[in-house]
Amino acid sequence: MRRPSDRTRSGARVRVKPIPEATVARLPVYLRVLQHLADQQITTVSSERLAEAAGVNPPKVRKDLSYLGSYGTRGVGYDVEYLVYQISRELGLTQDWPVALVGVGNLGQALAGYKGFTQRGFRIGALFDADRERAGEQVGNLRIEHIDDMESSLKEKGIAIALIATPAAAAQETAERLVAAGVRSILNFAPTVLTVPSSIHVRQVDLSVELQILAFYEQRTAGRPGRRRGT
Amino acid sequence: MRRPSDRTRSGARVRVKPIPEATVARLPVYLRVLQHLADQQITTVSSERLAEAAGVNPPKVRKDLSYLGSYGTRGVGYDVEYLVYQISRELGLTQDWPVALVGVGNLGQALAGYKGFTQRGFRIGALFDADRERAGEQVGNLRIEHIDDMESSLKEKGIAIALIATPAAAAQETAERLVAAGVRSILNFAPTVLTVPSSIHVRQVDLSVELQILAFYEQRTAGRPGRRRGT
DNA sequence: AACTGTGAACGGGTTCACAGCC
DNA sequence: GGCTGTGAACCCGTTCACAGTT
Repeated sequence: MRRPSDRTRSGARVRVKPIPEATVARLPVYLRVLQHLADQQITTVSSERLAEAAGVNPPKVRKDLSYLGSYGTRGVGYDVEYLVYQISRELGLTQDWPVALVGVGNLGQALAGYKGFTQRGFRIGALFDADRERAGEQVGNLRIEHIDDMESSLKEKGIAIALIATPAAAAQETAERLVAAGVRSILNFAPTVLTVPSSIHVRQVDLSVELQILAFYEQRTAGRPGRRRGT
Repeated sequence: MRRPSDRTRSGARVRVKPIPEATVARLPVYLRVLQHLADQQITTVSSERLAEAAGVNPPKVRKDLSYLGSYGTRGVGYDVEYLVYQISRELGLTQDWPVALVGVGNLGQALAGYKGFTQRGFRIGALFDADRERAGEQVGNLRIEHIDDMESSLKEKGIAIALIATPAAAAQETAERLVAAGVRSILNFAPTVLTVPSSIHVRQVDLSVELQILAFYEQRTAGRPGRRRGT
């Protein structure tokens, strides 16, 4: 069985073909589907069924999974539990990734309480806000800290991933402070492009942009919309 | 000046080259940057400066904008205000798009109060929840309605875009009801793949998936992470 | 017979280089 | 000289067809 990963003489695992970004972005979806199947005591799944549940086509599933290794059985399909383990390992979910949240406003508070994070193994490990009044306030089982204490607090807690839920105007400075505090991955909810060193991973979630994209396609379908603006 | 759009004899605008999806997804970002420039009384911008602010490279900006028409001036750049208008029109933002929100829980409530939507011209026009107890409850200046009233309410209000912020288990049924109520575009925050007719536009915002993608790249950098899980 | 794994063909999107215009 | 507009080259990702395996 040939594998797209192998070991060097020193024993370190070295990936021969890197996993394409597009594939990485789909692995979490496959994982969720597989866990759901496992909950229903389903032990084996074909690329066809997995594709259907993940909203993609079967060849794509096979290609994606082939980047991880030859984990399927021809004529049979994939072992659900084994795949769950392999994908989890690949995504680095076999270890704990505490995340920090900066900006405990409207959206930040919702994110702090979002069940989906804990369900998927992401624990909020620190909350920060720029408002001194709010420092010390309890949210869930965490106390809000002032952003001036961010650097020492994050280093102490060994936090490498952070969410930015500040107003847009504060996001860039927040990002810089996070990077100074050793954070290497940022999920940005503020509607601004962040400029960070190239070694830092940033992903952007822009709620208004999503709606604007939908509006574009909606407009094309030329159905009757709401009233004209300003009337 | 050749244009990628033209008029038929009947006067309807017909696009010769369709705008690539990838470009559509960037137009809202350009628009935001341009509006920001306009606020600072900047009247002209080069592709280089626009690219920098939007986090892309100059040729991409020029290619993207060229799909809309030849709106720049060689040797000078783009007129900020004119571009704002053209992009807004292209995205369909010169009209009002009231949106519905289904699922007024933790996340839903935050979305209902999200300032960014109103700032970008999206007004929440209806709130629905499956919990009968909550029907009638006031959130902001809207009253929560029960989902059983969705169809008549949405049709009456002429709402075509909806946000799903229900638990994952309820999302598919919610989507089906929305489609039955005439909704054509859905922004789904529930962590499930929705199956809808191909004429319906769905965009997915999956918060946990974003974190999992970051975890993947974080793991590669081989820094020391938090403690192992379960210890 | 059923289903995976994958090289090869294909297509959309990005980048490049330069022609075109102010 | 400066900057846009765009065909052409390039690259990544998707799809396809089928060889390989149980």
